[in-house]
Amino acid sequence: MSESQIKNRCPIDYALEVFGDRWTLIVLRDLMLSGKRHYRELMTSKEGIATNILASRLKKMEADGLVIRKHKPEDKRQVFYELTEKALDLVPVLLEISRWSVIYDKHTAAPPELMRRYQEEPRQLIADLQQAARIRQS
Amino acid sequence: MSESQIKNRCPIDYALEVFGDRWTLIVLRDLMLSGKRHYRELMTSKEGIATNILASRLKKMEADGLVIRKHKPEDKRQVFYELTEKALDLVPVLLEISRWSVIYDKHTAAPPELMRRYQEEPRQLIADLQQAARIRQS
DNA sequence: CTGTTTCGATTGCAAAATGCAAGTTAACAA
DNA sequence: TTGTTAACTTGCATTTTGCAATCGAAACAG
Repeated sequence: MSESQIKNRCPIDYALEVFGDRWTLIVLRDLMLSGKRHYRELMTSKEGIATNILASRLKKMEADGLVIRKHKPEDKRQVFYELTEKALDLVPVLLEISRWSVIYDKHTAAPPELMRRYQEEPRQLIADLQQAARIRQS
Repeated sequence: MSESQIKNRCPIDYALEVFGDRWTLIVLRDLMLSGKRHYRELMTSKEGIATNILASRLKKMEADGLVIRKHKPEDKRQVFYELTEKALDLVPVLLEISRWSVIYDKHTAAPPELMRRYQEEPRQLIADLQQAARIRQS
């Protein structure tokens, strides 16, 4: 009885709980579009995330099913974060947000070729970016 | 010299500064998709925004060019918030986020007809939602 | 006019989240 | 064994949030 639930949550609200903070989308961007996989790489983003915040976000992202934390077999100190399909399916969200920012902020820019492709063949671009991310981590 | 700037900001970073918090997207959702226009209406959202937070967010949204604050001529106490084109152009972002949430959270639901139309004719749906919002506030 | 209500907030304060610097632990490298 | 690296954790000051109460102006009721 208490296990069954009706679907009554707003989609925007759920998304905000998962990535509606200052840092989660930055980390996802770096993992998905910049090819970063290690903690130390994620630390170097231009925005300057604090180390404790990065750690807490990675934990939450793992709990939310966005990343899987794995050890490198050849060096057990090293950890890498693998993206789930749930995370990879946020590529369209990142691209749509980017399209908007590039239009409305004069100080913002993205790789022109990326934006051109997004306009001309969005589905193919999305698939390519997702596939590139999948290959990187296998 | 100090006035000219190169375009070197990441699009995700700009977007996060504008709506990367717990409440701005909720307010935008209510203004764009639920047809709310008044402070008292925005107070009634299911998520329960605090009155001081709503006030501060509306101020920031005005500063960021998302809304325009106007008085009702026939009742000068009343204020309504008009969406700018910059805000209306976030409709695709809201829809893309909703698509994602509905897929990955079992407790989340959106009007099925909306999601069906988003899949079958996304551009037309976006245009319709934006036009509906424009008409409402004129 | 003169209370009373409505609307859109603001204020004060406790609690939570964030940011910064320093410290910790295990694994590998020499 | 000694030092170094990677991935965090801890302590603490600052900032942001959330909650309840209050406010001022405009409208409304008698």
